[in-house]
Amino acid sequence: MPTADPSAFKTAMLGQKARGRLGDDLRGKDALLATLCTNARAFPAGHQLTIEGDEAAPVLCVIDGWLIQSKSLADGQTLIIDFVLPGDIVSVAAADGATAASQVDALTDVVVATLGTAQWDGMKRDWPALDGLAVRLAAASRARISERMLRLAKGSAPTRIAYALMEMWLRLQAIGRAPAHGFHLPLTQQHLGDFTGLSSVHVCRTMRRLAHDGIIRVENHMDIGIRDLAALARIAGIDPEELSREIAPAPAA
Amino acid sequence: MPTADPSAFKTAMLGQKARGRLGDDLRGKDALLATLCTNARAFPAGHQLTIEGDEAAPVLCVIDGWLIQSKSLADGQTLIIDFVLPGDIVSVAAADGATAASQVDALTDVVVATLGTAQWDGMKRDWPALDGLAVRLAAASRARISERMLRLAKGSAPTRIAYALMEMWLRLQAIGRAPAHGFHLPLTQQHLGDFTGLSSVHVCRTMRRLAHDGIIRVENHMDIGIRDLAALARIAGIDPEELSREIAPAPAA
DNA sequence: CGGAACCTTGAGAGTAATCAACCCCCGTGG
DNA sequence: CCACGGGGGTTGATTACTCTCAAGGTTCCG
Repeated sequence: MPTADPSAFKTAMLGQKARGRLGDDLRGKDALLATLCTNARAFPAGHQLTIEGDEAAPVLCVIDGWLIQSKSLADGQTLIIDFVLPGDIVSVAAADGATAASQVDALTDVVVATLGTAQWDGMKRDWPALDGLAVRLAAASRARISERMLRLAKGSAPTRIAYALMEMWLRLQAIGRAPAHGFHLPLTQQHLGDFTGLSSVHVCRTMRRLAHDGIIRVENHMDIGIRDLAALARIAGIDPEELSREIAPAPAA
Repeated sequence: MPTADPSAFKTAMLGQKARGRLGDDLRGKDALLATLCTNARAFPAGHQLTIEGDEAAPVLCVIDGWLIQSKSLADGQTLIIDFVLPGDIVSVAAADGATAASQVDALTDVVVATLGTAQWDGMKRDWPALDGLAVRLAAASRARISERMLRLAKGSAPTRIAYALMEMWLRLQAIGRAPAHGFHLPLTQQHLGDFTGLSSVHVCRTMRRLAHDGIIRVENHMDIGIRDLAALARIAGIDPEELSREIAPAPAA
């Protein structure tokens, strides 16, 4: 179980070398972090944070670890709507403002700050830049979901897998967590299937083919190496730089 | 081409009989409407309001008519991300805050108020309830997209069609545009296919089967009648009342 | 050593896409 | 008045992609 060490969040949210999502204006950053840490709790991998249709915790700030936002059909078929990474802020409320529109689970051990409406409003008042950040993060999530939905509806299995890999690589890069020669995904092929709308069997086949064709390298359970970025981007149907701008909020200058 | 008559918008946005999305507090409603109408323009069906990747008009308020938000793959395959109905407010900006994450077209003749960032911020300041409304509408859109994405990934053709019909029926009901015995969709089967990720041929087959099974009635190009609501809801995998709460912001009390 | 969780590979089945032809409705213009 | 064309809708035949089922294989851990 992780401790409530905010350094990871600090890096993602506030940036390194005086750059960060909240901008160069350093006033109050430490106080903001302190407020977040006051509300932060650690949860073990697999913990259910919210259940679809239940009363929802309005706002979640991920300080460390990955969350999964998912929805399920009555027969248990599940779709992962989005992954929530360190530095992300999500609101799971549906249109009625009360119930959760999706289920949220801890994929890894996580540290999450849970904020009520009043708290969140107060924080927005104290740190005005926070509102703009939340808006940008929401737009990024929406852009990610739209891109992936397009490929769910109209893309082949290779397109969906290639897109999923590119999306996660770009997001990890944006928060400084993608080493130069590859990246690690804390996922099973079943997760990747629930993310791309494919069966785990077909995920296996498709990734194997991408590896065989020299486009990616796959080692020890989801250490992904990108061997031919141009080919992967072409199969995904994206331009990496453009996609990064649309889906992965970079630390603001 | 429609004129800039705000009455339809007024009904959807402000409600009838002193009820409406902005609540019972009537202060400034007329001024708000006037401001919107100042920025309103009429566009004919088929007009492109924004193109994916272009600089975006930050905020669009639909006063009358339907908009389509869509995305396309390089080979021209298109997915309709969401329909935008009278009374809806959408922001098409991606994470960078500047470019449009999706294309927006006028499905029917429309009247739309186009607001710049400064204007929108000013309006939010003058009518504080507007911000909360925009947040609720965004949550509703997100909930709709999530539900539909789940069915794109894991649902059969009948499930997707039934869900699409239920979604649009509930939305039209929420803005007082669904007559008791059915509703009209200004769509072709091709549109419905782009909305559900099916080919127009398969849309035809699937709707025909639903009609043959006595679940819906289809007349003169998309006049839909619901003959067996329970069956339709079961096929869609939803509970109508619950779904309505999640995806169709009702006029607030 | 056994079990559990996950990955891999093969075979067969089924759903939906594609291709193609035809129909209907409607507006246009000779 | 009718020929024409275009946009949709309908239906059938064929194709192809992905699912499901099934049987190992691997790794890790108690």
